[in-house]
Amino acid sequence: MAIEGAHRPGRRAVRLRDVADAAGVSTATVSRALAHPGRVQDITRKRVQDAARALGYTPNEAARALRAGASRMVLVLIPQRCSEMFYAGVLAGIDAELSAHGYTMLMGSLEGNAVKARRLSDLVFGQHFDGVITVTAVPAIDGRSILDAGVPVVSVCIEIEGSGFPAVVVDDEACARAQTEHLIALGHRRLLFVAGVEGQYNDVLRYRGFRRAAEAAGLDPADVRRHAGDYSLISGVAAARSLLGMAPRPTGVVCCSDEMAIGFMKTVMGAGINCPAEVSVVGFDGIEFAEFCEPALTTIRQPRIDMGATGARALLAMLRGEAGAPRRRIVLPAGLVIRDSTAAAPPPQRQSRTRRLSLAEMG
Amino acid sequence: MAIEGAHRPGRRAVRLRDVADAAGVSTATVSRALAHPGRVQDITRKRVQDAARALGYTPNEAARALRAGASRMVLVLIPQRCSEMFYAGVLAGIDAELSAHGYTMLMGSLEGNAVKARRLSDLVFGQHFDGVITVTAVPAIDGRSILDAGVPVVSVCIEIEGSGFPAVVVDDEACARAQTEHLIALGHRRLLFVAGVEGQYNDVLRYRGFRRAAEAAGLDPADVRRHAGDYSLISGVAAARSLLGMAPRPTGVVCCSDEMAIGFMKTVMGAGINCPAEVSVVGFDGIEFAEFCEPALTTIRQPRIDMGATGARALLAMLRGEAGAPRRRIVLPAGLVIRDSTAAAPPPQRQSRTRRLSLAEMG
DNA sequence: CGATCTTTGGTAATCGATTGCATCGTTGGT
DNA sequence: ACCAACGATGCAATCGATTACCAAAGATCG
Repeated sequence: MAIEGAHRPGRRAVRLRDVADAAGVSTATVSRALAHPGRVQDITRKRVQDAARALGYTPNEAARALRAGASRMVLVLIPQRCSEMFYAGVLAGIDAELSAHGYTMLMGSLEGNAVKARRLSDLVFGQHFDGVITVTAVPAIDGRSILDAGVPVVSVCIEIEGSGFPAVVVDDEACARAQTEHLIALGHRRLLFVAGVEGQYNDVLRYRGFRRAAEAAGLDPADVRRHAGDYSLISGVAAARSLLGMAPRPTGVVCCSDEMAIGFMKTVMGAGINCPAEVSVVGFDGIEFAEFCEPALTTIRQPRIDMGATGARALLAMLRGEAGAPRRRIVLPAGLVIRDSTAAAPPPQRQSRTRRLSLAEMG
Repeated sequence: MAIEGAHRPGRRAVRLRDVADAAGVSTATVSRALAHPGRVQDITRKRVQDAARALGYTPNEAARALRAGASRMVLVLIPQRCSEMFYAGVLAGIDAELSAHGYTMLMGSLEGNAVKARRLSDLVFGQHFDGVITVTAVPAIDGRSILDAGVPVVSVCIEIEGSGFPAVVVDDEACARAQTEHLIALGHRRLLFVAGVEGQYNDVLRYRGFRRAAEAAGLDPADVRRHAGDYSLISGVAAARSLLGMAPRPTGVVCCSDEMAIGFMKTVMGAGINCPAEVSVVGFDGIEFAEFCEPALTTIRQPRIDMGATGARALLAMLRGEAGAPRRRIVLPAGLVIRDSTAAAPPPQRQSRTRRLSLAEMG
């Protein structure tokens, strides 16, 4: 009623009944002719198909989902700032795999405002989706978590501790170690870690990798700093401002996202500090822009499409009710891509002179 | 608890019937107690609510949508490369407005592969969504267009000619004119237009604005070129390669997206040509990265959030069946943001010397 | 105290597609 | 010629929530 009134008053959607009447058969026959072509006579099938086409019939999805007890739709939870373009590849991987198996991917975000999060949560609890793939943290809404909706869930790029659902990730600790060791190999001895969202499991693992690499190289703990971030460009800017105030200043910077690294570099260079001559910066993710910023960013390239596709496959296995619990954790390989934002550490004396100069500029 | 909530094939969802039994009332009473609290006695309502909470009841969405003839869900059609981070703001605007009115925004893409496009199209024709907002072109699927699904549609950032549905846009022609006039004012007399998707209405309008500004300034038609693009970083790279081969080389470049402009600048600078000293570049969109590339990009800033919100409001008006057809075209203001990628045109002699030099380098 | 109104809640129809079972007609076997 | 078996199709139940309609109980008034 709402629909008709709203858009085209008077025009009613074509129902199975209408096709049946037009073809002179029962609704059962129409349904079978369209869904199981082998179960009706050739001539009847043709008649039905013609009628359906002539009337422009498409089965009502709500009725279908109700009857079938399944919607063939999968919800992908994304962060609101889907600008974090890191996800584009992941989503493409998920989408390709799901649609190859008859499922439709729809995306939504729990972030932004409470009412909307509530609605989306109700959709999941209301069995509107056959499964959920999340690429962000999943907060509890109104005291209950989507994880408990009785619907299969897979997390990609992120790990939800204790959820019991499979996760598709890279070895975050090893990646952070690789970032750090790369800087150490270039001679850097004062390091700054620009963190992701505090407390998230990825962040914990990466920071651990960073610390371990620093310890293994015997760096002075006082020269190994950490700055809180949130993956965004703007938090990279904030991290850079904080670096400018440090003395002695770190020369190697490990970032938890490319966006932060890019925001960091631009800010630092705007303050007259050259990258990579005076500060080396390593990113994380491998987004397209990492090749197009100045200097081109050394980073960890995550297998984004593959992560998405693998996550989708895990979900499909659960949807098929496949025997045996899916693996709890699937780790895919990631690699360091060396570009122009990292170089040999400046010699100690030159570094300290530079620092004094720029402090003078700022004062 | 999380484990118990985890996907269990044997577990059946809680139905209205179950709550009714637990509370010792009929299903009608439960439905009323939850949806119209004023229609049942306080004591009954409390009993029902307690039972519902205890059992963890959430209404089945398919049943609800079937009965109500509406789903309170809106589909937003996005390009597959949602990495085109331009859209993040638009989507946020749409989402905020829709959820403030009880609707849920779900995103999907028709691009990628045919099967999936078909499925999504069937969802729309199957009345699964109460409305559609598109921020991309809407191709016909299997010979029929979503525009004909009998569901209200609004397009944002793009115009679908002859669809009869409202569109929320900026004045593309005027924006392109502003980009071009800015370059001309800086003394540029040889221009290159890096186009968006060929044939799309936006592209037609912008190209027209570019041409008109060039003509009005009396530029030699031979010095006004066009290069086909598709808004992506990589097509900016291609445009730059093409510029490198032109003689005499254009000194002012008008791009239809920031991504193309950024890909363009990086490539040109990699070939030893300085921006803005030798080539000035203007982008379009105003994405965050435009401030963080090198040099910071002069661009047209579109009111992204506002465009999304306005589009959502137009759709909501249609959904409410508001009297009077919604406006066909809503134009929002956009403005030129001048940063560091544009500067005065190089003097003719210097330019030609530079050109010879770099041609020599390349040979 | 009976009549009428109001409150409350139950009964059953409804939304549209799917499918188990029943029915009807046909064919083939003996 | 008769019965079994089969193929094609229709009938009606079903999925779960909502709500029009109705019945019963209580409230109010003359």
